[in-house]
Amino acid sequence: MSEKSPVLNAPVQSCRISRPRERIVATARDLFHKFGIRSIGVDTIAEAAGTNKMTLYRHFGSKDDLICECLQEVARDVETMWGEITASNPNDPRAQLQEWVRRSAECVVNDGRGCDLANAAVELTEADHPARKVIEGVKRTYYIHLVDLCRAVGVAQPELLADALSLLFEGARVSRQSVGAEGPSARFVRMSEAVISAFADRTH
Amino acid sequence: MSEKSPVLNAPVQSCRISRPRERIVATARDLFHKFGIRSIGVDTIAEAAGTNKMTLYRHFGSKDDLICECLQEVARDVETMWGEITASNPNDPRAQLQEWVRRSAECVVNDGRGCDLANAAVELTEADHPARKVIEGVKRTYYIHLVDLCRAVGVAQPELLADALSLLFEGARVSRQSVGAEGPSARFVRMSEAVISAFADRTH
DNA sequence: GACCAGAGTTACCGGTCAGTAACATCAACG
DNA sequence: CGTTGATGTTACTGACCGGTAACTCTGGTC
Repeated sequence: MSEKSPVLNAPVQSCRISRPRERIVATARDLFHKFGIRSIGVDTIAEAAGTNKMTLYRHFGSKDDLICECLQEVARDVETMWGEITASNPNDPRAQLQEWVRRSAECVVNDGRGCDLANAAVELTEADHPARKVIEGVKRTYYIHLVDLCRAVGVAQPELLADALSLLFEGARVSRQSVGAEGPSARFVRMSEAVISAFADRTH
Repeated sequence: MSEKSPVLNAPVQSCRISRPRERIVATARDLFHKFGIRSIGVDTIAEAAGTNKMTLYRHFGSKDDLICECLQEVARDVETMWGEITASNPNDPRAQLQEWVRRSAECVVNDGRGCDLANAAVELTEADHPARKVIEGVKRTYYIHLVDLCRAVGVAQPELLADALSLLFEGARVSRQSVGAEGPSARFVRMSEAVISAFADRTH
């Protein structure tokens, strides 16, 4: 079960690999994603992360803290993705938007559960839950990224296109979760491209 | 607190009003909707319904049973809504589709929490949970209704339009829940109409 | 070797939750 | 009046869950 760094104990030791804290967050993200936040107890997380509850509580003041940390890591991943999209086709916003569609579709098909942030918003109904600020913040910056990209493409109504695309994406993820993979979410790419070209036609 | 039928105890008595069972389902639907399924215990439901846990368990074998009953009532409401849409503008599918957009937008604006079925799918992650069949069934018939309506309107690709509209709607509800009322969901009507006219333009 | 911070172990607390048992009440109906 | 069926009441079980206390262990540093 336990990895005791079987080889190479001499020089790499200074850079500690797989610290409990990182394993806890990674495990929590995985379990929260698969089974929901409220279904998973801290004991389960700690055990699955190969550690124990006390260590978990030494790093995170509460389960809510851990939840927020997980969502913030999601936020970082999202930011990384936008960087990769920009870097994928420099100075070609149209291709970048296609790359966004491709990645989003990949996300819809490969992942039966929806967006972690949206799911958290469903599960954490307390109006003052600390996670709500994180969720709102990430979704907001995500939308700004998408608007910027649509504007760079040069459509007449970049905000409206970004609205439509983000709702299509959000809807596809939640639809796949309710109806299954053969439902409307299966045509996400075609719909997105149809909407994009519809908006593009109106400008040129 | 308790209503003891203060007046009119003579003739209406035979038709029992507000039976515990109905109050339980109505209360459960309300509380599940507002606070989520997992946050609400059976005790809370029973008390809020003006009854007690034992009576609840005499009518429903388990909490999961009650959940399914609630979702099935949602299904009945949805079916009623489709009937009303059809009756609202007989023989005018285009107006019926606009009525659908209007009602859906109303739903998005007035209701901070999303669709009960989609939310239930998020919360109940067990693959074999009895509620999942209900959810899938309702969403499927809903989609069929929408496809039929789009076909009646006479667009070239009714399935794709129905896909797009249902995803926009689904996305709007979940987006409003995560980002708030000022996010992309605020432009749901404009987006829907834009998509509808884009699909309609391609046919004529 | 002394020290110390991080991590593991065990046990516990208080609360909540789904579900049940046993008994009391009450209204309708014959 | 007596029966019956639905409901109310109270108390309970067993499991789980978030969080804490106290102690031990270990690996690195000076």
